Amino acid sequence: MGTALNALKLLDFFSASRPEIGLSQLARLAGANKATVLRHLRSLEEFGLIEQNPQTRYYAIGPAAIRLAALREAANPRLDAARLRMQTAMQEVGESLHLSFLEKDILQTALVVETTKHTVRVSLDPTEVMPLNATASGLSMLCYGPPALLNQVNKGALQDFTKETLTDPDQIRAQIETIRNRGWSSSNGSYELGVHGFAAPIFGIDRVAIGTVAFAMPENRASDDRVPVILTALHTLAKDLTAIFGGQVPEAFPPEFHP
Amino acid sequence: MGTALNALKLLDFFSASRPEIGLSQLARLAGANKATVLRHLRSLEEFGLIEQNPQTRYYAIGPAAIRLAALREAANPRLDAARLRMQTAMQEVGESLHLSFLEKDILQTALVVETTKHTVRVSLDPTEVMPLNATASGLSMLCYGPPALLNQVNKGALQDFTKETLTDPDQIRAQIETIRNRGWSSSNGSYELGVHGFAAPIFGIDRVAIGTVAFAMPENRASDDRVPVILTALHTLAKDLTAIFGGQVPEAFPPEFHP
DNA sequence: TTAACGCGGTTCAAATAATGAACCAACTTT
DNA sequence: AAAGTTGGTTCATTATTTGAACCGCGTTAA
Repeated sequence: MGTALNALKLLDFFSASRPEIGLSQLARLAGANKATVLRHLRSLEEFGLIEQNPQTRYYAIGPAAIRLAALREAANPRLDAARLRMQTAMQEVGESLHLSFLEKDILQTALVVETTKHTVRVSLDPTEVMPLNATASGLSMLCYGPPALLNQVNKGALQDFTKETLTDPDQIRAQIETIRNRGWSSSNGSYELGVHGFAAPIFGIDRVAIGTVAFAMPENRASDDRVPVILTALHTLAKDLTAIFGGQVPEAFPPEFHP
Repeated sequence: MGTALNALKLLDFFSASRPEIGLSQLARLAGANKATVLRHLRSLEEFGLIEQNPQTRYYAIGPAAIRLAALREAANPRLDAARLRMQTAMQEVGESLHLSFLEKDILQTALVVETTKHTVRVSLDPTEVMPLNATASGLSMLCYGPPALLNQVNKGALQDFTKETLTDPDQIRAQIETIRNRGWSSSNGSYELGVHGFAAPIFGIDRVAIGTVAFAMPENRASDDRVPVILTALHTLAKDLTAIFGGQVPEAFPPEFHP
C-alpha cells in the first residue's frame, strides 16, 4: 500500500556495486511486473531521481538526488559543523573517523574524515551501511539506540563477515553490557580483518542514540599506549557532536572513557 | 496521472529559503487536499526523503537525499573530475567558477569552486537555479541548449532581477546571435549588480549543450586586460568538461574565444 | 469565559489511477 | 532458424487514491 513508496523503493536496488540496472532485471529484483516498474521508473525519471542511459537503456540514480541533498544541507548545515569538529579530532589523534546515523533500522555512514597523518589508512566507503553486530559503531548503537534494534539481534539474522564477527546473540548481549559500563565500544577485525575501531554514541533530544562516531585504524596502531589518547578524544567528540545535533547526553553516561 | 510523481513534486516546494513546511501550508502550496498531501508525506518519510521535526511537526527534506546523492556520486565520479579540473582553472585565473546543468527546463548549479586568490569574491549558493535570461550561463544555454528552451523566452515569462536584466525577448534573441558567433557569453550585473560573469557551454553526446561553466567576479576585476586570460581558460575548460561528461563539441563551435 | 480560527491528523464512500498478462519488435545466443 | 533475451505497449480488471467532512487541540480575539 502506497504507490509512491513502492516507486521509491526501486531506488534501494541501486548501490555502489550495482549502479545501473535494466528494466527486466529491476522488475525481477523488486518482484514486480515490468509494466509497473517501467511506469514507476518513468515517474522517478520525470522528477529526476532516475536517469536512463540512452545508449545502454540502463537506469541509474538521477541528478535530483544531488539537488535534494544540497537542499537538505543548505537547510541544515549541522553536517558541516560536524565535519569541522571531526577534522580537529583527526588532527589530534591522527586517525580516520566516520560518523553514522540511524535511518529506520540501519546505521548509515554520513561522513568520513580520512587521516592525513598516515599513508596507511582505513578508507571507508561513505555509501556503506554499518552492520550492527560487526562494527564498533553498530555495537554502540545497539547499546544506546532504540531498544527495538535488539530485535534484529534476537531474531538472529546476523551476517558473518570475518572469523571475528559476533553472531551469537548471547555474546552480543554480553558485549553490550560491558559497553554500557564503559561508554565506548571497540571492534577488532570483526568487519574487516586488521581494522580496529573505537566508537561512541551521539544522542538525540530524548537521550537515545541517533548515531555514532568512530575512529578506525589499522590494528597495529591501536596499541595500548595510544588507546587513552583515542578515548579522551572520542569522549569529547561524542559530547560535542551530540550538542551539534541538538541532543542531550544521558545522566548515566560515563563522564570519562577509560580503557 | 502518476501518484508517485505527485508525491515527489511535493519535494519541489522545499527550498533553501523555505526549508521547513507544515502540512496545511504544503497542501495550499501544492493545491491539493490535506489528506492526500499527508499520505504522500508519510510515504516520502518512510523512504527517508522527508523527515518531520517532532517538536514543530514541520516537514523537511530527509536523510535519504544524502544517501542517494552519495550513491550517484559513487556510481558516477565525473563531478569529482570536473571539480579537479575547475580547481586548476581557478588557480590559473584566480576567480570563482560554477558549473550548472540543465535539468528539465531549469539550469541547476551543480558545483561551485570559490577563488582562494581574492578575499572579495562572488559567493554562490550551490542550491541556486540560474535564470536563463539574467546570467551568462543562462544565455549560453539558450544559445547552445535544446531549442525548446527558447519557448520560455518567447512566452515572455522572464523574471526581472536588476535594472540590467534582459527581459525583452527580442533583445535576448539578438544577444544569442552574438553568442553564437563568439562561443562565449557574458553578463554584467543582470542577475546581481556588480557581478560580472563569463560562461561557455558544455556539450552532450548529441552536440547539444547539457550544462554551462562560468567564471564570476566583481566587475572591477573584469577589466579589459584580464578578459583574454579568462576567455582562453574558459575555452579549454569548456572543452575538457565536455570530454569529462562524455560529450562532443559541435564542428561549428569557435576554436578560440576572442573578446 | 467563550467563540472563532488555525493547526495536524482521520474517516469512508466515490472516483480514479495502478496493475499485470499477453503481446511486440529488436537483439543475442544457441 | 529457433529459442531466449531485452525494453516497451496495451487494455480490461482491480485496488488504491482521493477529498469533503470531521475531530481534538492550541492560539488568538472578542
